[in-house]
Amino acid sequence: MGTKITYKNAANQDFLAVVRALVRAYQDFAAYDAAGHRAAGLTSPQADVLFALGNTRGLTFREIGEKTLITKGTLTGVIDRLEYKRLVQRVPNLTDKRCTLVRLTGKGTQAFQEHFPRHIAYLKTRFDQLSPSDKRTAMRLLQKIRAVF
Amino acid sequence: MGTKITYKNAANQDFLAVVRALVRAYQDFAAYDAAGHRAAGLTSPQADVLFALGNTRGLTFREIGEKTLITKGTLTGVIDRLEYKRLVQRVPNLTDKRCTLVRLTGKGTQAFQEHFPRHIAYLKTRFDQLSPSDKRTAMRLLQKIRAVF
DNA sequence: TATTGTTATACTCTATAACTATA
DNA sequence: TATAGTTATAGAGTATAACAATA
Repeated sequence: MGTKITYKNAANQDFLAVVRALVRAYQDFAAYDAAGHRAAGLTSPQADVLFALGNTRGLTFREIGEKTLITKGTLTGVIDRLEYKRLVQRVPNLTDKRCTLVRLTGKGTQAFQEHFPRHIAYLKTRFDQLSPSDKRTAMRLLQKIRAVF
Repeated sequence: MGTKITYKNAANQDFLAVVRALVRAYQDFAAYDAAGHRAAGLTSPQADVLFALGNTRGLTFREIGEKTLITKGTLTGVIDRLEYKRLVQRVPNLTDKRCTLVRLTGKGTQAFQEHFPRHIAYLKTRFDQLSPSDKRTAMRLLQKIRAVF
């Protein structure tokens, strides 16, 4: 016989297993990722900002906010702490004086060039335990999940 | 011809697409999830704790910490705020006086019984846009990702 | 009037470690 | 000595809104 269609099935909560799997996979990844950044003296949001700024000649707060999903009020604090560490600097924007450009300092560029390849290799050791097919499928499904939100 | 094996392929960074997909899928889910809890006056960690306590007769701090991945120092503050809202209460544990049990109050039980079915339905409207096959595949792949960490 | 970034407020969470009471 | 929870400290992020300078 086929699957029994009952009220219970209509209220099927099997999707909760997907939710749990998503949350746990992300949490374990995020802990591993944050540990890698922390070893370089960076928090995850700080690393996100440096990553956004790498290979650019400077971005405005609005642009950084769009890339990192950090809201402007919070971003001021994150940039303050990166500036305190001499990894970025605020640069006045001449064409639109409302905007401030943020760009990597020499030290920030060096940190970006040293830390990020190392960090990517650090992540790669784990993700490369998945087969190419698994990676393709995972990416496809994760994009589908994202699309429903 | 088959795939060319080069140094560049050996340093293949295709896995970064999986990382990005995982992060974005989770971030979008988490924002949606948190908005649902916030509408009920709860932060995500607070909701996690209520969810852990639901349908139990009380759990110790250690048990709640294991279920929610919240460390004990943080958990004291989370429980404080839930207790202030009269959703949980601390109950002395007679058998081992080092432990404190935390359990839902009547108000907390009511919040659990009202909020959680509503929240699950709220999540279900999104996840049920995925086919049963996509959900199974997503769960399988997310578990594989988790397994490498 | 709208936009950009800053500032202020209040809250929440994290990590870490010292500390108290109990086992 | 080990464990459970509390407290203290310092740092970090979030949400929200008012604000000044600029467009």
